[in-house]
Amino acid sequence: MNLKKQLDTEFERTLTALGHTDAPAVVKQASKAEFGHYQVNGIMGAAKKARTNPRELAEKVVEQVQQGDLSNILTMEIAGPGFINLSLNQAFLSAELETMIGDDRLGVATSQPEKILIDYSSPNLAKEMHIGHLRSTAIGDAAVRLLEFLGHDVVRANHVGDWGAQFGSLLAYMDKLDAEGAQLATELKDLEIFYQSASALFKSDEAFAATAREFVVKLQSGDEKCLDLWSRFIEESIKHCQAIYDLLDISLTPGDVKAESAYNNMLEGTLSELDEKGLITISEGARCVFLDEFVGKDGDPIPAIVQKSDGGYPYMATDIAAAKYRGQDLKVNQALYFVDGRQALHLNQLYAIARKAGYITEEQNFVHVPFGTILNKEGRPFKTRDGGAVKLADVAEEAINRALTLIGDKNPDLTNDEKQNIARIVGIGAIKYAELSKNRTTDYIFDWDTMLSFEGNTAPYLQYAYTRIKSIFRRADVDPANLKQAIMLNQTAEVSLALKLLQYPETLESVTEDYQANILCNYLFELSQLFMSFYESCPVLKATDEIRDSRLRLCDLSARTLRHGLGLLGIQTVEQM
RNA sequence: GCGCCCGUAGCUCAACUGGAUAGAGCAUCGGCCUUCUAAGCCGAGGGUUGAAGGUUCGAGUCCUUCCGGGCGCGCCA
Repeated sequence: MNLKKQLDTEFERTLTALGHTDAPAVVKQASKAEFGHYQVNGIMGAAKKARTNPRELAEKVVEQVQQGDLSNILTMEIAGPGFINLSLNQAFLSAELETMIGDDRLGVATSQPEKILIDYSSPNLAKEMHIGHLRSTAIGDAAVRLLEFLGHDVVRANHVGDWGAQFGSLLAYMDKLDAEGAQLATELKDLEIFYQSASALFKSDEAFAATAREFVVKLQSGDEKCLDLWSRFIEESIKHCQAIYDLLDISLTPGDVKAESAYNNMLEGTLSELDEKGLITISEGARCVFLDEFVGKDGDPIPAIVQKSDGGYPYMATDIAAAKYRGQDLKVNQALYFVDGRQALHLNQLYAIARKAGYITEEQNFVHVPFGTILNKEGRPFKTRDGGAVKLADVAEEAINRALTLIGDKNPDLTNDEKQNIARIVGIGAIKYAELSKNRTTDYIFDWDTMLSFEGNTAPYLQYAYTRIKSIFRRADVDPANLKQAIMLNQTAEVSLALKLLQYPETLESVTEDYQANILCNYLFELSQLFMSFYESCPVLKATDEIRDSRLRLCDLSARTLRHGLGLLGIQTVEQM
């Protein structure tokens, strides 16, 4: 049950009935506790349109609503220039909680199912995954989990970079090591070092550089030995990525990888089709697509190069082929690209070309979901070349170690296995939450200590709230399913907690509008804060039977909601910490 | 030069897309562990929302100009 939507619908209907068509009711959660639970903001706008007095209109609306179904669950109060403040009464809240408790989906309805492809993570296999990959990976995975929960058919698309000039030196280096009798499997253990060694050799050794360039040509022309080396490298690199995904609880599997090279055999055919449709122009020896929407200064058209003058295919060609595959073969309803905001022009060109070519229909929604660039503490861009890269694996390891130390202090009685498991879940939760909770499209600053913090608005805070509840149930030794006591909301802490719990469905709906995971993070943090206040001010086990059971049920629903919400974020909970 | 994104407390970020006195966390200061886990709770200080205009009942949010930052603009991905 989506409370906000229900109220909004009712007030919108009332406005319409009073002759105010096309006037949104704009029901929102109250901005302050003193205003009640919800507020209607749309009266002023409607009055303005109709040139009437807003407070008089508010009175009419209130009068009308009082005659309807909501009158016995709602207290209304007109305030300020024409707000209507709404408070839900406790019997209603308590009944709604009952419904929510009885629902495995916690009151969240399923959506009209669509086939939605999510392009995310998509690391370049020539490098080890670094901190910069966390955004796309964590946010994309949260979107995947949310959309699947809502009932959609989600296609995870890990569009890894496994092709192109950068592999020349890697293959040449592999070949060199192989010739020298080194164990390639061992050498590939640390990909970052491997890449750096190859890159260093490329810069310092002319002969090696020449060989590397030859390897690029050989690779593209399908040289067998070269392809063999290449596939060994790719296989190893994907294994590294998968290990990171598993460690981070990312739901991607090897089966979700569809690499750039998978589109190689589509490239020429796709470009021919573009040519047949008159979209291709040869400019300075390169095949380009010029579109009217993309012009620079003085109306100069900005090209999208789909084939370089040397015959090579840039990633635009691959991306067009992939868009065609996604649009025509997979027939997706939506494709969401969780990609760095700097690629905005590229992706907009891509979508425009794919539409012009008929690869994407009007009904198919291809969207760039952008995010900002990582900056260092000085606000300068994070450079990956000059040793500034922070490996994702290192961040994870550090987080787990810090969590382990802390658990040793706080809870020394746990077994080693328990500590290890908890440390992983808490540590990983902390770094994922750090990304997810500031899901802005702006650039953001990577700070090791902020990311690894376990205090305040962090995943461990939410996980801790969960363990406190679990601890109560261990002591009470009751099965929440057996509790039948109607929920009583006598303390303000109980009412606030109850209302927040009931707002879970509308929170998920607003996350879906723009895939902003931070909205869910904020909700879960506020829920935890309200629970913590409740925990401090409303004793559970010491209360008399009725109140005790009522509070136990509030506790249980809080735990379920926290666990569920964290689950959608890809963050696990633990029983103790 | 053209285009996109952005500027909110000392720091990191919110503000549900035009609503009421701009909120959290960290840091600082003061309280709270013989009572369900103190990774916690309660309280205090901290703001000309980069600047100036404009639109209107009402602007952090919309429009204009300026200042400052990041990024993108023909053969890297």
